[in-house]
Amino acid sequence: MPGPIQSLSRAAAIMRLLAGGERRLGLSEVATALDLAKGTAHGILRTLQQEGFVEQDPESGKYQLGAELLRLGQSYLDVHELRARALVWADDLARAAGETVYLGVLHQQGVLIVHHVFRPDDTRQVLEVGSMQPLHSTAIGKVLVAYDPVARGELGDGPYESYTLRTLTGAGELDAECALIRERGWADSVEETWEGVASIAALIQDRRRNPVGAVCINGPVERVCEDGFVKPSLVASVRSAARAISRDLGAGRF
Amino acid sequence: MPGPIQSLSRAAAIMRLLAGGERRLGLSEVATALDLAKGTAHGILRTLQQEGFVEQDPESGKYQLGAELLRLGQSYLDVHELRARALVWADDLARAAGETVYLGVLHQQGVLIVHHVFRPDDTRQVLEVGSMQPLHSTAIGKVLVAYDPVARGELGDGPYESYTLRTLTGAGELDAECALIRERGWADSVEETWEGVASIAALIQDRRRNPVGAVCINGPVERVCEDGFVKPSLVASVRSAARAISRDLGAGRF
DNA sequence: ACAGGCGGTCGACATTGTCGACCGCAGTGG
DNA sequence: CCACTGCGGTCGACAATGTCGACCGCCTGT
Repeated sequence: MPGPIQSLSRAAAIMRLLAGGERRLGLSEVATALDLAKGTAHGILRTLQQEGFVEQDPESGKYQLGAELLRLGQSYLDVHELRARALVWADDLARAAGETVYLGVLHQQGVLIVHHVFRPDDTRQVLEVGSMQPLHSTAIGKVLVAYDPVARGELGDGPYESYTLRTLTGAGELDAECALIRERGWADSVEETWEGVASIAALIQDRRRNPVGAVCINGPVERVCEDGFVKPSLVASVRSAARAISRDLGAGRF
Repeated sequence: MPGPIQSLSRAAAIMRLLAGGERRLGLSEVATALDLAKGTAHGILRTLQQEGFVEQDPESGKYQLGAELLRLGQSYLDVHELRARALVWADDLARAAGETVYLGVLHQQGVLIVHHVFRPDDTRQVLEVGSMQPLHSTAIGKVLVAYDPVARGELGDGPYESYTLRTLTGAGELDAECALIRERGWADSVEETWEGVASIAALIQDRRRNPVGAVCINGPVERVCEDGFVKPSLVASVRSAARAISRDLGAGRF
């Protein structure tokens, strides 16, 4: 039976729809958005609600995502091998660099942040775990595109969305950049996604040299860069953290 | 059609199964555990995999939860109204009390932590957002049981699991405790779940006085208690934070 | 009082998911 | 070295199952 289960695909589409829209959605909105009969949409929503994946506001009758998703998402992190092995290295890296550290993996057409170490100072920061970042304009994303053919495939031929004046929007530019990244073994992104923010990333591989993710440090341009280039000492820190995690993954199984 | 959609319920059961077992599970394990035909289980798993809810280790063929769950779980938090309104108050409470702050809601037979503010000092701490805690032995749980009939219903008649010598394990004891909690308006839990840990919780209500969750502070017995009782000043801080959040929810809609 | 929208229900229909036998492969122990 | 046993995965027949669109009661704004 090589074909997806219809009701399941539809349920997934509904959850993604609910995740996308910032506000709660009514039954009819869901039905028309996905081109389903109201009865069908209702049946799926009722089941999802019963399972805790969706909740219904009792007075408006509108639907939103449910708590069970948070619980299962947490379980995903618990099992995640890359994350488990990277925890301590990421912490050390943040301490050494004095900047925010992200650990990201390829997911669909973006980078999914699976770990986030706050900058050591105590300014108020928002946890980014579970959020998505673009592939073509972040350091982690570009590392993945450079080394993982799947990531390159997901990216397509562009043109890519421009976030700042420095965002690379053409496939040609980006492929050239990726060649450079492969040559030197690390990627940077200076104000390509957010004004004033620079980051440096390096690849993490498993024991068979498959790319499985990337680490990066992330901070204000003034601290990460010097004379218009990222500081070599930070590059060294990131690369050695990535190597350490890769080594850990390589030895760790079995 | 008032009946759950079979394939969806089964898919949910599979995901919960994968979340429960610490390790990856094989197709046959899943099928026998849930009493499904292998073909059926495979069809569901294939669809879940395609949607990103489940991933398959390419060399062992075993299944684990997928990244999409993390992303959707994050979206759940983004929409969560209680959490959004509580963010700043929880932060202030943590600062004022100098202790860890949790924000929890009832989910199934437990407390789901939806927000966690680290203790202001910089010791290494693990983020508990998305994890579950018991209803009968934590301060948040007991507050919910005391005020929310649904929570009391979920708890059942016991006996409840014992974690330390001070855990209340009988329905009678617990109901008496709940009466006390309702009378004075707050709950505590001193070493009822973890040795050496004490916490104080208060209820959060929405604009129609329905219980929707609770805040608590959590810290070592030596700092939270004095002469064998929790410090009144901390109780006052927690209660005023809970009132502030409730007020925020009450005024906030529309 | 009405019209229009909502969430939710119902029952007939046939699409759809389910089942259990079967396949090829890998590891294993005789 | 070769049955043998377990695995993940496939196949096709069958009927149970999810789907559809009309319908219901309710609330809201007019």
